[in-house]
Amino acid sequence: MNATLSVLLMSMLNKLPRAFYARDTVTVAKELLGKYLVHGEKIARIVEVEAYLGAHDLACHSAKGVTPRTAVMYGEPGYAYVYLIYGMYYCTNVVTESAGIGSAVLLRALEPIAHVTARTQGPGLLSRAMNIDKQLNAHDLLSDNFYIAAPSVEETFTLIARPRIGVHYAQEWAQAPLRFYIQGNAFISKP
DNA sequence: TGCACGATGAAC
DNA sequence: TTCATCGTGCAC
Repeated sequence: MNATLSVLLMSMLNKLPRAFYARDTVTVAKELLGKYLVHGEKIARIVEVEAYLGAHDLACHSAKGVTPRTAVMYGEPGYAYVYLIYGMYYCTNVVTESAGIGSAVLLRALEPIAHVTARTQGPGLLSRAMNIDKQLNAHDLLSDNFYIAAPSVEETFTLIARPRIGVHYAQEWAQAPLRFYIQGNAFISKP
């Protein structure tokens, strides 16, 4: 993709306002599907997410209360929560609702749109492909170089809800259908 | 100060 | 099923 085309594509994106994130986490999670994640010149479509509801959700990091790590989740909506998992991958989340709740949406899979060549199926791979690491933790998603936007024309799709991945330790919360993805999309992390 | 354990991904 | 690899949270 050449530079002119990139500029044209970027001009067709409408950056999501703070109010988009300052709502019920499940609503935000579902509505993030089909939106475009932009970091520098890299652009990719969000096709799979998971909702983490806050302190009462045992699968959520914020269930441990306010710690140096979870402080971002307990802050204002529309900021990125990026953390290292298994010592080698970063996971990218967006903070939702209002300060004090501790809720966020984990990005689990993306469909490459522009300047993204590495694999994007799974939270660790997509973070690597989009050049997202701990430097971007607590970064404002209403900034100029790192944000989420709505395309001028959104494709329609069927939304699927399933239990979240890798949260077996969370007792009854492990079964809650809080993973959402676009049915039939080729970039979903797990069938 | 030490240690068990991941919101993963890849190899076997 | 096992392993790479390290920050976090909590026990001591």
